[in-house]
Amino acid sequence: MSPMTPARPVPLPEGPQLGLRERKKIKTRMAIREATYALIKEQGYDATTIEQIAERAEVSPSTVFRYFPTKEDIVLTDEYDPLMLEELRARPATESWLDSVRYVLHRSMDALLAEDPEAVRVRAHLAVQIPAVRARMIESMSATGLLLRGAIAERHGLDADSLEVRVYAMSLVGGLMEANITWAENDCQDELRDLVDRALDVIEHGLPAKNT
Amino acid sequence: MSPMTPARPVPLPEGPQLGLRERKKIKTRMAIREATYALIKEQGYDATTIEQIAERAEVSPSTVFRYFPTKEDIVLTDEYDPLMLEELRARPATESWLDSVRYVLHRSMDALLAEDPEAVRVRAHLAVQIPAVRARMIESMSATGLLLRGAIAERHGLDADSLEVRVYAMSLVGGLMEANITWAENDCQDELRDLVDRALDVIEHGLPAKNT
DNA sequence: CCATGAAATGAGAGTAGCTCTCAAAAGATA
DNA sequence: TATCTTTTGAGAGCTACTCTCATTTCATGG
Repeated sequence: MSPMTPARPVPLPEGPQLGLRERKKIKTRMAIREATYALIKEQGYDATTIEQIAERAEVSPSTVFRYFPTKEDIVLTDEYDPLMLEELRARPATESWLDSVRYVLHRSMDALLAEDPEAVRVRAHLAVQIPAVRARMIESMSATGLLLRGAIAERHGLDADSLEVRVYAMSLVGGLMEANITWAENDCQDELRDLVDRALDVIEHGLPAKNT
Repeated sequence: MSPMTPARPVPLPEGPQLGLRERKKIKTRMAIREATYALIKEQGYDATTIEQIAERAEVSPSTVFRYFPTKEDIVLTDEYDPLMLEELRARPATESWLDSVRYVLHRSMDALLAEDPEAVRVRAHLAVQIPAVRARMIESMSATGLLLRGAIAERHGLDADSLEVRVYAMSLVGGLMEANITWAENDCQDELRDLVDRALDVIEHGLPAKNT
């Protein structure tokens, strides 16, 4: 889900049966992303302009905008929600809903952190520090909520467009997002896994009994 | 809370003991807002430029930006979260938490809809149609969540910065927001009050048993 | 009522994200 | 190789937003 799974460069999907054109596109996309991450690391987000990104990626500014609608999207675009959704749907119907969510989240977090932990952290920090990035990230929350609705409705035998399902999806996604932000604010020192588990507990059972 | 209480022009807080300067400032603020609403009604959001707004409000573009940091803020700024927070804190501790929330939300919705129903609807529609506005609105959600955390922590005897309280606040605010969006997508035909009630039920008890 | 200080305003220049158009370049197809 | 399609680059243009500085407008004490 978006709040938990920010973008990463696609691991070059199947090689040879793709035409030269498609392969080039993927390369360009990655080049732009990598240039962006590098520049942000050197100078910060705001100081990094599209022109600089284009230059380092060796494409024209126009091309940058063709690949990414906004500057924030270069950092954030997430292509994995649909995959997670499938995994969710594939979980046995006997499993409790939130357990399914927990399982799938664990799997994707592990995968992401194993593959490119640096990028995950950079993204998390940007989401905390740069309002525009955070805004865009939260926006993608809505999209994630929309996807989730299908799976939730299926599991619970409800209508995906009913207010109840909508509210439930959004409240789930909001809670998970906050866990992610907390993690970033703490400099990614805690185990994201644990934070997510605690978040799911709160969503399932409400607040715990008093203790400091 | 932000998702439910978009901005409205302040009802000219106390008159005479304010200096001429302060009174002028309030007037300018209102003039800018009203010009904006009028222009948006005539031409839509995107077609309305800051220059036009400035012209109709009879101020310079610089002044517009002095009063509102972004174009979206002209439409959305909400000064009422703190008030609702106080009301929340003032509810008896014996009342269940979500009942308090329900009560305060009811009161502010009634007040807002009574005072300027048109503006509330325009804002709701913009939040659905214009990505930038929605983004900004969702952003303010985080701020609202932050405020809420204090009240929640107080009531439940927990730490306001604990992950649990943070997650709970965000999940509450996310759910309420979705109710508001649903309302706007339905052209504000349903009773917002009812939607909010149903949303709170979902947040409290989870999804209802099967029915279509 | 006037002089002095402080705050608000307007004018203008500048930056950068983003859009659009059009012609040139590169890949696909036969 | 020739043709058709897709992708790219160049450049102009728009607008939100920032900064600076001179001017105006209000506040205050004598």
